[in-house]
Amino acid sequence: MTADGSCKPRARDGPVTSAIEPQKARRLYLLLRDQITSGRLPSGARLPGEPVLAAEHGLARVTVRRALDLLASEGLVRRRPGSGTFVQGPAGARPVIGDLPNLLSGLIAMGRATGVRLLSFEYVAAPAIIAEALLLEPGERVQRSVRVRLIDGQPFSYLTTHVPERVGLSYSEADLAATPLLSLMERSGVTADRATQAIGATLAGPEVAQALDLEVGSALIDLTRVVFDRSGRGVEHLHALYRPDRYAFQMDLVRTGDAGERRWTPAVPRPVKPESPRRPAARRPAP
Amino acid sequence: MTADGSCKPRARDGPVTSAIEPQKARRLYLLLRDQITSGRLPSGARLPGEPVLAAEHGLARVTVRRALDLLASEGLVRRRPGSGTFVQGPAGARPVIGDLPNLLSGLIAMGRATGVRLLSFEYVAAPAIIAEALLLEPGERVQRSVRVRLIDGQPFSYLTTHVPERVGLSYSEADLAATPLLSLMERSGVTADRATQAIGATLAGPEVAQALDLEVGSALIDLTRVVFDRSGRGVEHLHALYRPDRYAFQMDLVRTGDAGERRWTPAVPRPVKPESPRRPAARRPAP
DNA sequence: GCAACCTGTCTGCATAATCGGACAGGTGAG
DNA sequence: CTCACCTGTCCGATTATGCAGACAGGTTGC
Repeated sequence: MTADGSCKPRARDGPVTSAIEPQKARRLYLLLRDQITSGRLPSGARLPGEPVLAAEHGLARVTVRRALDLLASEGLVRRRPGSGTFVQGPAGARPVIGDLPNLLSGLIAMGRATGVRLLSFEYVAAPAIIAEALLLEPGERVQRSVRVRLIDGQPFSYLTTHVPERVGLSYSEADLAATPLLSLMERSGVTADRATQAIGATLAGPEVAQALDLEVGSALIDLTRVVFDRSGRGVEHLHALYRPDRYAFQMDLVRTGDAGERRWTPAVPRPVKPESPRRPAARRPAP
Repeated sequence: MTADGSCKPRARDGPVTSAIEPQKARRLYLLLRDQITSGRLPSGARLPGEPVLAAEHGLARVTVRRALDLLASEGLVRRRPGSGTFVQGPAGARPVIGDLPNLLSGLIAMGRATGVRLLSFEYVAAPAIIAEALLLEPGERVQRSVRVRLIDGQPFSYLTTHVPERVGLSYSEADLAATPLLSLMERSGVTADRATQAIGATLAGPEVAQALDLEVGSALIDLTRVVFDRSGRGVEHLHALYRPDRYAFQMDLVRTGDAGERRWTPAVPRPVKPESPRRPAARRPAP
């Protein structure tokens, strides 16, 4: 049928732009999961009944159930028929605390078992962004490596590093799989002197999601760090993605300056001392 | 006809746990958007033709189109019939740079127009997490406010603050809508002395998404800061969510210490000087 | 001008997600 | 015990999403 042409009048001017909403079940699932892993829904809490959740979010109960089912299958929630659904808590999994490139030594000092998986290792022409950040000639060759860092056997960060060829040639693929990059560079005479880093957030794409053992679309901390040597030449470009449930940036700040012009300055990062395993998101400052 | 009962045998034992994949169109959209905003697909680049993308990702061309349509409607991409689809670049929208609670003064110094929308203001019994962080008695009353911060008229952060009643009473709702919280507290004799903050990442829930003018499920920077006064009493609990495309945490690090035990320490944050408007993600360190 | 390649648009069709409602059975408080 | 409330489960109807293929028309390079 589809008569002549006037069928389906549709919005003519507006580009429709239907925005592609994520499925409702998934949406609720991610939302709840996030509230649980972030501690907003504390362990042991009983969350609203399915009919209530359905009403609040404008969903059918079946849909709410799908979200809860997923949470339950991951152990984040426990359902007791007739009683309710209770937060099981990520519990023993408060994020590891890191702040600066000192992180690794800190972790090792704490006696945590860290590991690295080297996913790729190659020399390529520097992509435009990398070249610009490291102050290289466009097209200059760089060593590109992708690693996944593990703690206690679980992946928590996905690292992509670019290093100028001259620096990268001083160590081997095997070295990289075993030793922190900065140590390797130091060992071969390159001295890291200054660095710039920016922290943001992104969503997990397929590769990263698989490597970090999570779902596409999960939230990730996004860190870009550029390291320079004494003479101002770029020696490392790091792009790191962290699972926020296993890693967080933590820093203490102190108010300094005289009455008129006071400002916050970062407290000298204290050597990370082994502390009680589970910790609330915010800690007390050093007394 | 859904015969008798043997139709659709389904997995009987396994709890199915079908994982609820996000729709493919959205998935591709997120992927591409991320590559664009992160600079991996540089502005001006021509991305693969629709048939190619479809093949690579195992999708129908129509599906690929939906993803590209969305990108186009957001101005991230420009489509030229017969020629191809080109990255338009987030271009004029590199994130504002912030690092510490000094941010605001920095922004003002840069002459950017900032604004605040006060979404809610009330006194409530302190939620467990807040009480614990601020070292309050459980159930003590706190002032809870939700604000959205704007820059150049566009929302970039969603702030939820909890302040002990005794502190909060020293200023009014109107004050809060006009003046930074720390200034208010300072003005009434409370001196912020130390703070602890942790940075992570989360997904945007419905309320936040609406307030920040983005889609549910977008990635957000998640900052929790607890401020203490001189005597160690908690005076403010801040939970901030930032749009990563409009805001990023940026810091410079310097290698200090003698040969044996070197570590990274944050460089004193330089007064933010007005710089050329658009900036690559990583900056050169101070010479 | 021609061929190759691209986006724009349409049409049906298959499948998965969601909805609304109904019923069974467990739990907990009065 | 009884009632209110909760989860577990099933159903049919509706809608969104994705698929395959085809055609129109602009762009580019030879």
